[in-house]
Amino acid sequence: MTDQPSPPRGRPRDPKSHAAVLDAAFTVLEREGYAATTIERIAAQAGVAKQTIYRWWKGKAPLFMEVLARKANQSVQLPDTGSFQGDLTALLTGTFAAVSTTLRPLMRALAVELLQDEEFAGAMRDVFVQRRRANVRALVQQAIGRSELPVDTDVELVCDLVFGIMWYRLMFDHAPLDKCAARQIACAATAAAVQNNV
Amino acid sequence: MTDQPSPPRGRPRDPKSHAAVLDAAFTVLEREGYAATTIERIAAQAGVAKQTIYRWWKGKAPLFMEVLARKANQSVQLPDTGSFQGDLTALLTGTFAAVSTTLRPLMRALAVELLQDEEFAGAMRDVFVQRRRANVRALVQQAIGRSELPVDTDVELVCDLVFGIMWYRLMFDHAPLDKCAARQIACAATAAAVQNNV
Amino acid sequence: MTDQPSPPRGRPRDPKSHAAVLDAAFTVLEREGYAATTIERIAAQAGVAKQTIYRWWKGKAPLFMEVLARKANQSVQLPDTGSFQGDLTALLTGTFAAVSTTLRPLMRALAVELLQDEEFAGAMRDVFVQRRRANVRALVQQAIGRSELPVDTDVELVCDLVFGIMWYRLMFDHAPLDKCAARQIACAATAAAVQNNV
Amino acid sequence: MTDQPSPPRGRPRDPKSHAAVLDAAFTVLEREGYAATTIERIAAQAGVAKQTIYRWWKGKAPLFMEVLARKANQSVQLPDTGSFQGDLTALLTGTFAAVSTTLRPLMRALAVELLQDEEFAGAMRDVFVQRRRANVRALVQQAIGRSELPVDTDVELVCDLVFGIMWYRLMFDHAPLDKCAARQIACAATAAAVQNNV
DNA sequence: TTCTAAGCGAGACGGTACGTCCAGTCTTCGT
DNA sequence: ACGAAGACTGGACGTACCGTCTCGCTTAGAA
Repeated sequence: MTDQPSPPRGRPRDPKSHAAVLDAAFTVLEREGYAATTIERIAAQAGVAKQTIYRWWKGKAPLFMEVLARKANQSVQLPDTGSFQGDLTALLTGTFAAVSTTLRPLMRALAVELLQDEEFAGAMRDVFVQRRRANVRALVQQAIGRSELPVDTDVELVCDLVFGIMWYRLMFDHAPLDKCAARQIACAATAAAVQNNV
Repeated sequence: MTDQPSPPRGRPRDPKSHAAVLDAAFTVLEREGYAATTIERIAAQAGVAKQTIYRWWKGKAPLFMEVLARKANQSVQLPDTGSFQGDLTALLTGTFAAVSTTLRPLMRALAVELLQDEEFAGAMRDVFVQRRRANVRALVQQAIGRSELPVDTDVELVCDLVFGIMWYRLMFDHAPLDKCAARQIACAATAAAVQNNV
Repeated sequence: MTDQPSPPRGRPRDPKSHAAVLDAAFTVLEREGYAATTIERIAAQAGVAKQTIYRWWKGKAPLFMEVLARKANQSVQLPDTGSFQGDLTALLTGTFAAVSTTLRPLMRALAVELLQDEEFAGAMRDVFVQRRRANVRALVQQAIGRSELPVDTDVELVCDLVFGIMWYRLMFDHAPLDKCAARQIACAATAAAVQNNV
Repeated sequence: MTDQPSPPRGRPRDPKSHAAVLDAAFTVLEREGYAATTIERIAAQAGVAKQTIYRWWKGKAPLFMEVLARKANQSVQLPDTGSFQGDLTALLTGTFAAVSTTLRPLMRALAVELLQDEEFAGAMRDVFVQRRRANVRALVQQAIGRSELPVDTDVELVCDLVFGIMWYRLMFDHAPLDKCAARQIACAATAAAVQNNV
């Protein structure tokens, strides 16, 4: 029994408007900051009616979630340098490069939303956070396979360690997220993973 | 020559209003969530005119900063268990207890603000963040004194590791900040600190 | 080439809101007096958002100007009793009847505004004042046509005399604007018009 | 037995403040218009506390009433040119000179108040309006004494005619209040007074 | 072709909160 | 007791967005 999602009747969604809204959202966010990023401004910037935004997104949060998806969809191919620390350094270098430039305003914006809306926090967690954590988990499994890390390594703690620092620096801006940071954090994570006699 | 800050003229600030606003801010935040916490509602709850709030605070951000100061001013006395890991576990246990209960809504609220306002982010960093980091720094110094940790331990990284995870869990709520978490994080931090051959 | 005032786009103005605001303005004015007649109260009384008032009127002054236009739009048909004094008495009797009852609060309200705003005073002068003066001017021309008044009668002075007294009594309330007043003023105006050897 | 109005105790009223307020009121009124003439601005301009104004006056209305009293207190000495029309022309010339220059903003300001407050309207009527009308009444009596006008001349109507036009022109500014106007109005008033066969 | 359904730009609508201003009152210190 | 300073409650201001609701006009597949 196929689940027919009803035959598409009426005028189909205009892909130009769709794209224009996503672009406008990002543009306004970058130019004016999130506090000034209202639906009205996005609509104006996109040359689109407000209703067209509300028709397709419930609010700013899901809209920016899609913007982030657009910008961050390039599937990361996992590195394999031979050592866990090397792999992690490579992964984080790439991640941090994106996160500290293009994605930075987006992630901060989404953080604002998820801090105020439990439901949206759940959605974000299930989509973006898990995706990134999965990469690290994979590296850990790889290292366990190589017997580089103990089988009972606390994977979640390693993930928390890595992404905790990342978000912390994204929020407070007190230290950079550059290549050097990637190396240091990978080192710390490795040490923590190895010595995981909880 | 003492710096006389001008003799106090006019009617002095009413301490009752002052306290009522701080209490009301916290009450409304807890009861209705930060999204619904408007200046108007706080004023109504406090039985105070809006102007009285605007006279003393520039907006919600500085107001809640003072609320947090009130709630978090109890000076933590540093533990001395004999080992760095023990000390850190003790410190974090106390910190997490506060942060995951009373302070939780406050810290999330302030995060919302600092993510949208660079200037306020700076203020928060200089006051609260530094205060908490100072505690950890002190423990690290203690441990270095005991030759438990190398003299060139990367103190800042240790701090980032600890508070990164704390904020990360505060934001996404994907794991608790309980006694067990304190122990695990202390363990990871110790491992990272010892093995700090950057 | 007709002057196309642009095709109407977007949702058209809601005539119900329009009427509700005008009615509410009048109601509140009558019930609470002009000092208490705020835009907010009018909006509340009309069951309308404040913005809907500000969208269509610049402030209380133009709003009440339209209210007055509504109430006073019945075109007066000029009397023709055979004598100037009779005509004027008839005209003033009708005018005073309206002005001392329904229109009274409106005219006082508009006076408040025009006394504080030169620009609005100009608008009022060009619309309402001129309309009323035109009636008297027409009567004077009629009388000149009948050789009842000299050709060089100072029409403007006659208008000033008549409406001067009307406004003066509207302001200070020291004497009525009834049928008797109409007769007396018509008599005085006639005497002044005849004897106009400046 | 002297009527001691209670022995003056405490610090007596500061005449400098008193004068400063009156001056400031007039200054602000002239410089910024009545709409912008708030008690706060007057107090600031006078270098006086708001309370000092509220202690001595109930509001703007009575305050400006006193300002007007200051400016208009020069007792007019009634002219006696031999004819009613001449006398009236002389009186009005002087009155109009003051009313169309210095007193203009004050009278418009007071008109705003009395239009919104019946009680204050009464006060104004009993003081200023009556004072001015008394002058005209005296001229009429003089003329009756000279048998220039009938004994049953409608004095009140003559007053209304004269001051009606004056206020009307003050409000709408459609015609000047100059010497010429005085002459014309005196002429019209005389004609109306003579022909007063009501 | 005509009909029907939905998308779309435009913009009015009822609301809510903003941050400011002023009204009047109250409280403190100094004269 | 008066006066200057200025904090206080209260309430209206005019503006900005929210999210919803008509409008007239496409733009498609179905009849």
